[in-house]
Amino acid sequence: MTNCEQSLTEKFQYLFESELIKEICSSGRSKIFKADDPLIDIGDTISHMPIVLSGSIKIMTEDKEGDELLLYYLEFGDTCAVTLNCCTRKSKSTIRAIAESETEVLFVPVEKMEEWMIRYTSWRNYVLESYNSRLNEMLQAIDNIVFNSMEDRLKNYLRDKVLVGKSDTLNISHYDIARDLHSSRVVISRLMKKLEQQGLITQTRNKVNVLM
Amino acid sequence: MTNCEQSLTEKFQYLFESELIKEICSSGRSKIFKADDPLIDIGDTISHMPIVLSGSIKIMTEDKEGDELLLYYLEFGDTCAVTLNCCTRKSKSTIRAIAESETEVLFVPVEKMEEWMIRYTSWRNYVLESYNSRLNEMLQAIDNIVFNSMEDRLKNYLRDKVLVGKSDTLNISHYDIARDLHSSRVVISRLMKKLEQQGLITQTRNKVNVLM
DNA sequence: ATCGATTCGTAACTTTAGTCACATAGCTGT
DNA sequence: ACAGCTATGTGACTAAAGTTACGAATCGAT
Repeated sequence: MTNCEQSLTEKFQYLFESELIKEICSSGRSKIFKADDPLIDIGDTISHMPIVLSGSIKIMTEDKEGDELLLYYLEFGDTCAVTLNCCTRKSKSTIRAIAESETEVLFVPVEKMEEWMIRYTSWRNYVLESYNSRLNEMLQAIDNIVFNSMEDRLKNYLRDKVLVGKSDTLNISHYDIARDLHSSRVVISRLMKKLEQQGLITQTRNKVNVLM
Repeated sequence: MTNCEQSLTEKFQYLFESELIKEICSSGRSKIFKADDPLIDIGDTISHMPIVLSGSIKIMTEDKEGDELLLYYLEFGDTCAVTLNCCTRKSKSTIRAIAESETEVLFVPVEKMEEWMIRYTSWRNYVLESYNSRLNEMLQAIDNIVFNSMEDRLKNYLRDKVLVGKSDTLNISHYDIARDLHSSRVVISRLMKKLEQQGLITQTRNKVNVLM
């Protein structure tokens, strides 16, 4: 059993037929990205569908002025629905994908993806389920932005990052946070001080310890 | 040829096989909603997939306090992706759907939808394409909220509403607008006055004429 | 025509977030 | 140790949006 098959089996054994797992591995090419490596940029055309084998990826949007916003993370077993349809329609990416940590990604050619849609119910469900997850994550992102204050958004951001990074200690600067939340460094510094005083975090230069 | 078949043929003749169109019509039940009639509420479970035959539907999200936000509209030929997956997963709706104008909707049972996914490539593409449209609309909504001022959001809102309603005259109050944009009536009144002074709109009680 | 309800206009104020400016602190390489 | 860079802290200010309050306009029903 190859490495790829082991990874996929671990995640999908109750979901995919072993035959499908074999097919995915044999037709996909795996690639490793270091933290902060770009996977996909806005405007890119994509011919392969990515499946995350390890690590995590952050998905961002951007406006004309280059201002950014973090949308959501992809983790083990996830695939990017936006990308996914860019494949089938040969349209351009409307989002940017960046490795959050060291990340292994399996790239599957579009043709295969469509072939499996017909042959494997499990694959079809996986694709639909992925779309749905992404839609719900987008919806959560909207709710979070519209209904919450920057302070609450910051708290949610820190908590999310702890979950994705699997560590209470984040190696990150106030400036980085500001960019992900589309805010300014000063605002974040102010709020971070407040969280610190409330005992929800401790922080030193480039390091945040999340206690909530 | 039935009414339903005529509607669907008009929209999908180059997309769906006539056989598929017949199937859709024979297994779907059509229903007419008046303006402001609710189709789906948050928490509802759904067993049928809706396809808009005429009119338009607005899709909204809501937080725990009951504050709302307009996400996007569904028009002729569209289907609701969020709803769509609620069907297959038997999960609960995370959004609310309300008829924007008098609207005819065709409801197709989930089983059929899944059956067609296997048998018709055109149907599969339609479903994937729908997901993609909705994802992009969500993304646009996020960008609009995060990167634009309330004044710009208001302008975009009015323009969208003109497009969907196919009329430059909107029968709507400032309070209604405020709820769709998750703002307050006073803020909207202020901005509407400003747009009026800029010659972008004219307005009287419950009526807005969009000139931009 | 009058009453009541809804809608809209506006002033005054508060709150939140963003900006500017500058000081301080910590890290890195020499 | 020192210079230079990056990161953080903070005060003062501005801008945008939300809130409160109240008056005026409009409409519909009786």
